[in-house]
Amino acid sequence: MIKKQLKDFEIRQIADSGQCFRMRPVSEKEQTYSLTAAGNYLEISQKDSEVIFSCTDQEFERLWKHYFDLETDYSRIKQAIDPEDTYLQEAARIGGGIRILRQELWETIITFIISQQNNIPRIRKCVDRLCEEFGEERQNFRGETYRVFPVPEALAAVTEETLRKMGLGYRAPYIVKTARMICEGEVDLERLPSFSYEEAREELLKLNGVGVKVADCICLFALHHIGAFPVDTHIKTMLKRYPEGFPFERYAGFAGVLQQYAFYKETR
DNA sequence: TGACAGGTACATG
DNA sequence: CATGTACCTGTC
Repeated sequence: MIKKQLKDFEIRQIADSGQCFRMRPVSEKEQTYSLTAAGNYLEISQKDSEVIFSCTDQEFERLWKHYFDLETDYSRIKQAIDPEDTYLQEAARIGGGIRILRQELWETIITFIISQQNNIPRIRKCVDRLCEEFGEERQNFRGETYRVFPVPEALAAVTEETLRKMGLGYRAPYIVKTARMICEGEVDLERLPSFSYEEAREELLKLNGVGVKVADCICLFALHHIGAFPVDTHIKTMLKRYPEGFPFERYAGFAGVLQQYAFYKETR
């Protein structure tokens, strides 16, 4: 257990931000959230700016600090927002505790393939089923079992019919094909982190079931290209508020963070 | 009842 | 290149 004082950080907002689908309240109290990332289980609870992580200092430094992007100063990003832009100001006020996570690439690819034309509760259910069915079982610090996200080989070995029966719908063949492409090395995930945003996006578009929107989500939520700006139905309605056009030039290089604030506001 | 949910693949002009 | 359409499923 370690305790940190953090600003521009609200675990509830992060859990509800729609960038991750396996972060959930541990109990009804909703003050403590659990998640797994890179095979590790974490519980995190927050009261005001005091945040408690259920891990050693070593694990925090090695993994979670980076995962939650705690070395980035989000107040600087907020300060860059046009003071006249009441919409973005409001969005940043409401969702200002969101961090852009550095999620595992493979898991992000699959969860955002599942996310298309889908709602968050069902996305969560689908992801949970995949983990339950094909993910390796482990034990957390309490001795309770949890499951990690299935490895590519596990999903490459599954049939489309199996996934359809599990409620994945028409995304079932996308998942199987994408898993196989990755296992066969058609797209090399090891190399992607060293790519530029444009290169990574182009490479991800080769995957079956990955279009421009999902590719941008993967770039933003796994590869941390915070200039990526995924445009979905909610963001389209948000963009309509800017008849002159959204000022992308002003926010070049970090527009993805603002996209998250706006998404959070629009889905509230 | 039908629209909608963090879209994509595929066919066509 | 741009537009149109089918597609699983649960929820309101």
